[in-house]
Amino acid sequence: MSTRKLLSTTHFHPIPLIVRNSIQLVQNCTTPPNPPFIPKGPSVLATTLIKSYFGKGLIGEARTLFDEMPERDVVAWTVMIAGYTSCNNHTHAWMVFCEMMNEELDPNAFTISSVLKACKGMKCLSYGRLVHGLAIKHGLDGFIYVDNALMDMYATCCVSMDDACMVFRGIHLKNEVSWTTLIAGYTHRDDGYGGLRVFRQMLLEEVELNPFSFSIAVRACTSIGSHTFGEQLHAAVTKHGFESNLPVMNSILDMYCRCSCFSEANRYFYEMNQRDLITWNTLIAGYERSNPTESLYVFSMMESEGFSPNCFTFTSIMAACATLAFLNCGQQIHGRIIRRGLDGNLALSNALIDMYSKCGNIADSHQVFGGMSRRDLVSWTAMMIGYGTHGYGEEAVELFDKMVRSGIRPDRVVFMAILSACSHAGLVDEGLRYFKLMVGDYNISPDQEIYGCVVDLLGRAGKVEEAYELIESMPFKPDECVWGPFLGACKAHTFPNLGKLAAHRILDLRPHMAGTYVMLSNIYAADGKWGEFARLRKLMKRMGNKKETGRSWVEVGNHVYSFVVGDEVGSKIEGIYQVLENLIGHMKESGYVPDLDCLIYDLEDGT
DNA sequence: GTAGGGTTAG
Repeated sequence: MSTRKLLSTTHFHPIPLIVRNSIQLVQNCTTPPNPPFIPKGPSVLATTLIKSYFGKGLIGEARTLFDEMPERDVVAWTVMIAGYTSCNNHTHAWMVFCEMMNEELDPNAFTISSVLKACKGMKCLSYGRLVHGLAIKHGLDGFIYVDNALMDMYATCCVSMDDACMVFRGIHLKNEVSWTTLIAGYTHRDDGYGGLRVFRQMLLEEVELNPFSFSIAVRACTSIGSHTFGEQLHAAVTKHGFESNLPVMNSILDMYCRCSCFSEANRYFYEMNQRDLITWNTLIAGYERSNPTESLYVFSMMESEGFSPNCFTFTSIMAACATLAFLNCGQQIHGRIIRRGLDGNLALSNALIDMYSKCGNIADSHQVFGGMSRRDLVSWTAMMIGYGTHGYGEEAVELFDKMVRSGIRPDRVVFMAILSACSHAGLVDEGLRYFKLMVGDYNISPDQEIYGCVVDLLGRAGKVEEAYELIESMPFKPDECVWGPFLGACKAHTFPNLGKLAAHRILDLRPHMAGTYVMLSNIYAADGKWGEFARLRKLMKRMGNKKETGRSWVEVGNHVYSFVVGDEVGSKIEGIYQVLENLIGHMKESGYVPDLDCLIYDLEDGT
C-alpha cells in the first residue's frame, strides 16, 4: 500500500518506516498529549514533517512525502517552495511553483513571497516579473511581505535600482524591513552612498532603528571604504544601545578591517564582550587580505579558545597559505578539510586550487579541480590562472574552450586569465583571438587592465611597436596598468626611446614608484647615457626612494626561511647552494643568458 | 502546518 493511501484513511494499517520515523520525529518535538496523540489531519501532519525534513537538509525525504500526500493544499506547496529555497535549491523551488500553477491552485501571499525569494536566488528577472504579474492578478500586491520580497527581487535581479524604488514608493505602510531591504539593495551592488542616502532618509522620517538597519548601514560605509562614516555609525550604534548585538559588532569589526584600520579592529576585537565564529572569521579574513601571517596567528588563537573552524575559516586560511606559499601548512589544512567532510564545498575547493597553484604544485591544483562535482566561474578561472602562471598556455586555452562548452559565460576576469596565460606562453595569435572574441561575442569593453594584458601579450613576444600602436588607439588615457608592461617590453627588447616615454608616463601618474626609476635609469645606462643615469639615481636618493627588495623564501621541514640577495642562508639550510647550482645549470642548458647589467647597477646603488 | 531585511569567502 502506498503512503498516499495510508495517509488518506483512518483505519489501522502497518505503517511504512518513513512515516513511522516521521511521526516519532514530531512526537519527540512536542509534549505527547494524554490521551494518546491524535494528529489534526493527514495534510497538516505531512506538511509539518516536510518542513522538518527541509530543516534537517533531508530534501529527498521531503519530496517523497510530498509526492505521497493524498491532498496537497496551498500550505503544503508553499512549504515545498520555501524548503527548496532554504536549501539554496532555487531551481527546484521554481519547478514546484510551476507544478502548483499547473494544478490550478491559487497562490497566497506566503507562496508569492517564497517564490520571489527563489527568483532572487536564480537572479532571474523574467520569472520575477511573471510572479509580480501573478501577485497583481490575485490581489496580493499590497501585502507587506509580498512588496518587500518584490523589492528584494528587483534590487538583486535588475541592472538599476529603479524597479525596487518604484515598489518601495508604492508601499503605503512601510515597515523596518522595507527600509533595510532598500538599503541592502544599494549596498549589495556596492553603491554604499545610495545605501547611506536611504539610511539618512530613514533617520529623517524617524523610522525606528533596529540592529538590522545598523549592520547594513555599517556595511554601506565599508563598501565605500569610509572609516569616518563608519566611526560615526559606531558611535550611533552605542547611542541606540545596540553595542552588544553580535551581528552589529561583527559588521563594525569587518568595517575596521576592510578600511585597513587594524589597530582599531584589534582593540575592538579584544574589547568585545562576546564573540562567535563569525567574529573570528571576520578578523581572520581581514588580516588575510593585508597580513596573512597574522591571520594564521589569529586562527591558532581561535582554536585554542575552543572554536571549531568552518568553510569560511578554512577558505581564508587557504588564501593566507597561498599568499605565503606555505605548501606544508596548506596540505595539512587540506587533510583536515577532507576529514571534516568539507571537501565538497565549492568556495573552499576554489581556494585549494589557488593555494596549490601559488605554492607551485599545479598537479594538485589539477587534481582538486578534476575531483569537483560542481564548478563555477571562479573554479575555472583559478585553474586557468594556475596553468598560465606555470607556463601551460595551451592547457589554459583548452580549459577556456571546455568551460564555454560547459555553458559558463566568461567574464572580464577569465579573459584576463586567458590573455595572461597566452602572454606567458608566447601564444600571441591565440591571445589576440580571445581579445576579439571578448569584444565581439561577449560584448565586454576592454578596460585598463585588459589593455595591459594585450600590451603584455604583444610586448613579451617582441612586438613592441604593435603594442605601442594599440596604446595609441585606446579610447581613454592609458594608466600604469598599460604603461607598466609596455615599459617591461621596451627594456627586454631594447627599445630605449619608447621605454623612456613609458617610464615618464608612469612617473607622471605615480611619481614615487621606485621600480620605475630603477628601470628608467637602467634604460639610460644600457643606452650609454651615464649622465642621465647618475641624475636619476641621485634624484632617487634625495627623495628617499628605495626599490622594495625582492625577497625569496623556502619551506624546509617546519621552517620557512626568508632571504634577500646576499643573505647568508647556507648555514641554516644545508644543500641550498647545491640546489641553486643545479638550477643555474638547467637555465644555462636551456640557453638563458642572465641580464647582469641590471644586477650590477642595482648592487652599485645598494638596493 | 506556510513568507522578510543584517555579519564571515571565492
